[in-house]
Amino acid sequence: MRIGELAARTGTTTRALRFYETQGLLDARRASNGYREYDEDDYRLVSEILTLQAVGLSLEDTRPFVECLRAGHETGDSCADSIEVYQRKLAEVDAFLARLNDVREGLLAKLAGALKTPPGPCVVVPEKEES
Amino acid sequence: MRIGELAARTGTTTRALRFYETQGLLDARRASNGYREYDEDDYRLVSEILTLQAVGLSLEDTRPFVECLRAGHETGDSCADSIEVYQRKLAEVDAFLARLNDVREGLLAKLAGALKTPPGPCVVVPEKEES
DNA sequence: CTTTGCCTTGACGCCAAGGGCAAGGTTTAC
DNA sequence: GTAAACCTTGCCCTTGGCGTCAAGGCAAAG
Repeated sequence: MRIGELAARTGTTTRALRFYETQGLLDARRASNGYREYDEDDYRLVSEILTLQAVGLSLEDTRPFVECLRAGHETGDSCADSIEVYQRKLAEVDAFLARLNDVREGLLAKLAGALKTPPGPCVVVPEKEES
Repeated sequence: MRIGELAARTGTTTRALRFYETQGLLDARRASNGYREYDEDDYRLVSEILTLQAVGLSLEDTRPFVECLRAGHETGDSCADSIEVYQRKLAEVDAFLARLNDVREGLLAKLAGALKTPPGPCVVVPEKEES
């Protein structure tokens, strides 16, 4: 199939597919007229990339999965490198969650503190006469 | 004090301070030689900006706080606009937390699935001889 | 007098993940 | 035969928050 169909089937854009190619994640045979030609393996590969992105991985993080698929494995996460990415990303997410919870606490505290001393609304910038 | 000292005292860079100025968050008197001159109010203002950023606010989000300080309030969050920002940001953070938890679930599920069928490490790309 | 070291403005670079457009070649359908 | 719909490459644009020069002006110390 050609790039437009692949894009439609995977639910992405031709632009994204060409971008993946420049990143070395995807690679296409060329027809005699120069058009890219894809097969079902490519379809699975792109699907994997999109699924992983939806789960929160960066494009770069999907690389091990792609290589795993290229190596002939059924799924992209049948390889040690991919598992490592899962674990690393999970750790990152956990760290981010912790940090975000701190932020939340901080915001709550600041909000509470601010609400204790509300001298009323702040009628600011009256001298903003930009006539 | 001049820009270098303010940067040092607040723990940021001169570049950041000038950037804040272009964003209209900070504004400096000029000495006769053109050097920016800051006072303790500016120090507090920059400190507020940095604290808020550390709590997860974008620069743009700090604007109401800055204007609140400029209006003569003791703290940047004594104004209604600032409170609103707190609340909006809190909602954003909560939404982000929810989304991140989903991501975490997705990752855990994928990791679990992948660990159930581990055919061993993936010995790929042996032709990578970069001698 | 010269060397540092601070200061000025301006302009481009960076990161991710593509979007958008131009200018042209191809193929398909009417 | 020609217009619509597809494909190609290439280049600049986006968002945030600055970093990194570049080229030059001032200031205090030796």
